[in-house]
Amino acid sequence: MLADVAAEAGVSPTTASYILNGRADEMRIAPATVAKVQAAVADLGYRPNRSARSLRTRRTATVGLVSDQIAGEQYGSSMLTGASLAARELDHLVVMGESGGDPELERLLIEEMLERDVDGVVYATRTARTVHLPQGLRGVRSVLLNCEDLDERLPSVVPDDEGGGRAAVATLLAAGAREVWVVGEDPVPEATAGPRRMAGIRAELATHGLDVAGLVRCDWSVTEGFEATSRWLAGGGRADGLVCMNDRLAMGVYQALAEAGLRVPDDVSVVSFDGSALAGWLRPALTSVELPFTELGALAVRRLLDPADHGGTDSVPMRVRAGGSVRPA
Amino acid sequence: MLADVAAEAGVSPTTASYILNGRADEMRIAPATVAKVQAAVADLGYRPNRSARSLRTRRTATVGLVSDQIAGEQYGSSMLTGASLAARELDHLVVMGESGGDPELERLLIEEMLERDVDGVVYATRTARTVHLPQGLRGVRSVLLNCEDLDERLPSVVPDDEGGGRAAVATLLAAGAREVWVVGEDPVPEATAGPRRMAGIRAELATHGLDVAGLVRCDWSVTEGFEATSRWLAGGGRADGLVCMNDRLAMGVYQALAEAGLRVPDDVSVVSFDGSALAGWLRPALTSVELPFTELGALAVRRLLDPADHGGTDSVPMRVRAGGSVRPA
DNA sequence: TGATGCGGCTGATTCGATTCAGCAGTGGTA
DNA sequence: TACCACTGCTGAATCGAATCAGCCGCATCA
Repeated sequence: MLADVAAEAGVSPTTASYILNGRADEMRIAPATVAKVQAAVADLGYRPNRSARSLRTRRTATVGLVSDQIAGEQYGSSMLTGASLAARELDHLVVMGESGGDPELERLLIEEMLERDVDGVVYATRTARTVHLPQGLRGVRSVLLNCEDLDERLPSVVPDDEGGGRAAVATLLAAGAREVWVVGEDPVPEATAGPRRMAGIRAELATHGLDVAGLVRCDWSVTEGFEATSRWLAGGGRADGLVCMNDRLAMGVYQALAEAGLRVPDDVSVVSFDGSALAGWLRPALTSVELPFTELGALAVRRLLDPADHGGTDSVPMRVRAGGSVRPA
Repeated sequence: MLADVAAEAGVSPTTASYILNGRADEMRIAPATVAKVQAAVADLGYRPNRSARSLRTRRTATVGLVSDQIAGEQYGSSMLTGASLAARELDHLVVMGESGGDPELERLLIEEMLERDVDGVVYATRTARTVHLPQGLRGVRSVLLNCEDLDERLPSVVPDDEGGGRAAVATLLAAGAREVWVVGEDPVPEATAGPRRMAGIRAELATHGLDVAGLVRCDWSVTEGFEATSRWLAGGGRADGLVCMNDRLAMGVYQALAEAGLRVPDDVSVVSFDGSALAGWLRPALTSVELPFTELGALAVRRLLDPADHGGTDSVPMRVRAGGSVRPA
């Protein structure tokens, strides 16, 4: 207890409190007194009671993180890692909840977090998309992670998918590809990754006077990638560069290419998005534009706890992680 | 505030408190009074202040979860999912921290959680292993998740790797395999998964009068699996059944078999451990003995919050997730 | 008729910090 | 010598619930 520390140091709890809160100068506490209190703290191994403090200050040194999916494709969890580390650096802890996409559970989780007076809430989605801020978070300090609310001007942190699209194409063009096909589309209307990557892809091709040579439609799964690509190849499809919308899809593409007797990268160069572990497991390793999930998570927490935050969207750059799937020029 | 509710209902805060804590019967509050208070609660949208409650009760309806790694190979995050869901069912939230294996950070995280009066701590590791309970958790209510402390008799929750090993072999034997090789070993002395699976594998083979035909040594990564298996095949290695110690490794094995012109499952049946998403992505889909991470996480939290928990280790069964990598008998 | 018991409720204290308002003592100034 | 300013510290209230120890009125019983 603070009272014990004060007694041990021979001062009042008030004085001890000021010293422990770094207000010694402001309150002109004598250096000797500060030293006495600090000695008492060390001596007694004093740890403040956070509940008591929170009761007065309404702050808990705790941030909430609600997500639709944390596990699954190993993405969400990297955001958590980043959030956890950034929170620690700022002397906070992360209270997390996974809604599984259930709005009712999401509501409950948010309510529970607010009851516990979290200092703010990070609202995250597994896939980049637009959302509407849940009712329960209106008026609550919050940051959107991997998603955006286009109506409000809420602080949000997303990957720079358009820049990623440009980088993917730049990699192919630098390797001499000229016939660039895109594999995958985004069937979810709210999803932002697909359209933005597409815009970047087109923009970069345009700087070389090119356009997308063609689009293989399929959703972002291994099996769909395999089947759609197989059909495309069977129909005489050909390209010297393929941009796959994510790594899983690219795995299916690899399988289809292999069955058709085409070699990566000798016959066709492949780049993809995600930069997941899977990219490194394929043979040859897949060159992939990395989703910076750890940074996204960390940045979201930093912005949440930054009183001077300006609001608006931060787009975090996506870097190319080179594998062996692009033929050297 | 509770006082507002009491005022609105025309009773004392004491009475309101008893009612809200389900002690109306015990305190023989008249049903009419109970109704008045409940109406006031609904009317005012009253939510208790958890900090105030915690200050008195020393309980926070919050559990800590410290892990060495949460992200990464998508395993840890499933434990989190299970923990989060189980916590919600018991009206708790999860405060999580990832130490990255750094003992100092781990110490800090535990300290911060204890300062915040978590009702207990789940101590988790990404890979199944033996550990020593951190100093900071001595005397603290805690449950080990995916690890065990062999010295103490602490409550811990782990997968039944030995049963998993038996199940893996049973699957191969049922398909007629007789020459069963095992790929992978565990280079980490504290790791428990490898030896236990091995014991199960041997035990199941023994019931058929068989033993492991041979062991391909390598650690549990795609590239190592590929290289070690390639060498083994090049040296004339042959088997009708392969047990791979995990799915990543099995992916490397697939690659090596493909390069050697061997077909799964026609030439060789393959089973593996993990039951990860990756298993489903391979062609043919990999038959894999599933690590029940979600259940492990949920069970750990339930035991943590069960005052009647008996201590000791719970081994959660591992089920075979059938793919197409075992040739039908 | 007084003691006893019980149903139904409440006053006052407590948890452990933060913080406002203010109080001694000292030295300087008019 | 009265006034003031400043240094260095403290008393007491406060945050919002939980809970112990009763209190009042009425029915029951010897």
